[in-house]
Amino acid sequence: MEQDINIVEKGRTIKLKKLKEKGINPFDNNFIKKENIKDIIEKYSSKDREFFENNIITVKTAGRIVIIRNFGKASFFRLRDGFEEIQCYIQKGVVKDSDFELFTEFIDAGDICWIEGHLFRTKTNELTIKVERTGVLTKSILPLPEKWHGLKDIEVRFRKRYVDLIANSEAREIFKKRAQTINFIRSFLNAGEFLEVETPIMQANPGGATARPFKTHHNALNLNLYMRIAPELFLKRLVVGGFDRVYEIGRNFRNEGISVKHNPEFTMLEFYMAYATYEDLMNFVEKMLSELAMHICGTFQINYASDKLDFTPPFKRIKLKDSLYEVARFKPEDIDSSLKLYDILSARNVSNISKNDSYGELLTLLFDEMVEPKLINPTFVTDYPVESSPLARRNDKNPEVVDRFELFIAGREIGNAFSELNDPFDQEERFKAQVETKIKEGLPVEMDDDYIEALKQGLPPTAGCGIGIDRIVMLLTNSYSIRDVILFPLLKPVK
RNA sequence: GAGCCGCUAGCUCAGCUGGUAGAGCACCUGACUUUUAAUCAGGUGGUCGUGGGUUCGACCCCCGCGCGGCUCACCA
Repeated sequence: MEQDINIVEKGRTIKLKKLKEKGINPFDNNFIKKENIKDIIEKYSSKDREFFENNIITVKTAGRIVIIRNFGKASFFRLRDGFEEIQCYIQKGVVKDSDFELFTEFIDAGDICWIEGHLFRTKTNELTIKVERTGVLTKSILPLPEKWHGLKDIEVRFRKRYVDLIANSEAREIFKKRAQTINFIRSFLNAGEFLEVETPIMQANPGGATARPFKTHHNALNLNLYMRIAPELFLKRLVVGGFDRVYEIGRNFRNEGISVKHNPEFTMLEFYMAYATYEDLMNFVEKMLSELAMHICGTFQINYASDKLDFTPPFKRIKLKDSLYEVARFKPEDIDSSLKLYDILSARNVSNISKNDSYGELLTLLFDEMVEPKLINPTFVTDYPVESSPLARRNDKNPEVVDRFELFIAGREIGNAFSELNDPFDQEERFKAQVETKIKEGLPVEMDDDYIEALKQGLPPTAGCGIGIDRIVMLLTNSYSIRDVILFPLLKPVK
């Protein structure tokens, strides 16, 4: 067993033992009243050398030692707490001999220590703590990754995210921005008088989207349940109940393929606004996302891969069919029949098409194929064919299309919104059709009779929107893969 | 699910047409009291993802398996 562990681990285990023998607890759990490094830097980063020569500023703090530069009778090291680091300097003669010995003989890079000392500026003018007292709080047994290259191995970064976060500041920044993004959105919605709610994740009848669900089971009730694929149907029940503006930021689960853009569990924002239309939501989303970009990145111009994304409002708005003319350069007469669409799609080897597909379905497929990848700047696409939108309200003037938009950025779908269908009889018809196709595909579905009943109770005119939080964070952090913005993406267990 | 690529020291990576495994960092020993990837000298550390095969000989060639990445498919 001992042969398996590396030499660093061996050495540190010995130090651990010796510390215990000396009566020093290497996992000291006593309360340490510490100042945060962030606060120290905020308070004193503007003070110059003379200030510290004339004022003795004593600070006590703690954190992980991330690097040590040893000079025999003195050492520099960097202490990190959260997102901030400060340089420290320990010198023989300044600290007690026992503290100096503790530091040089027993403390390693990676250990968590407390220090007390006073601030000064080095000859390169760096704000530094001259240590007067120190102690170990947590002995780290495993070595840190390489100090210059960090941890690169993608698999290890995902499996041992804690090491990734210690080693890679970019990773820390991504998840900080993720938290700030969610915070901003929450504040934005709260300021708009939205009520944050939580709806069931385990559902007996998963609805609101068309993906395959994960199965689970409740033992005591002997009840098969599914992990939700969307919160939509519950949120609208709440609008029926009088919560005119509700939102939920939460996890959805879809039992589908994994890709650079798909993780089996992912975070969605869904919000519903009564007495509003999808057009109102376009304005609302435009304001939210442009302000979000400014808040997180300090600019409307976001670099993403080789693209520049311009979040300056207003965002481009285009009807689905017009985008085929304008973006994909089709002439109206080229795409005016199902047959022509079918021929174009099959010539491009688009699979899963059938001659029985409706004009609207084929139009949407052609859009996915020819237009979506080209929508780089934020673009709202409207006037979706009714076939592709079972929960959306038909347009009053043109019943072929629904009152819906999708938002595309960087060639991918970021948001989906529509004026909600609130006619219970129309909804029932569409559910029936949906159930039939799902059963054909072998998917677990039942009519959601209670949802129909809710609509019979009366859903006010309402518009709702879903936005993929992970995908937004990808854009704002220039992350290529969704796994870079999910702390613990799903991986197969190692055997 | 298919194709391609990767897996070598704790970390980052070399390793040629097959000849028996290397560097830098980390670690250990020594020197060094203002460094910034500190520096200098010496040293420890490997079941080369895994199981088979070919061969006098395999990190290298062949087959299976595992995990990961990318592309496609599935899927919003």
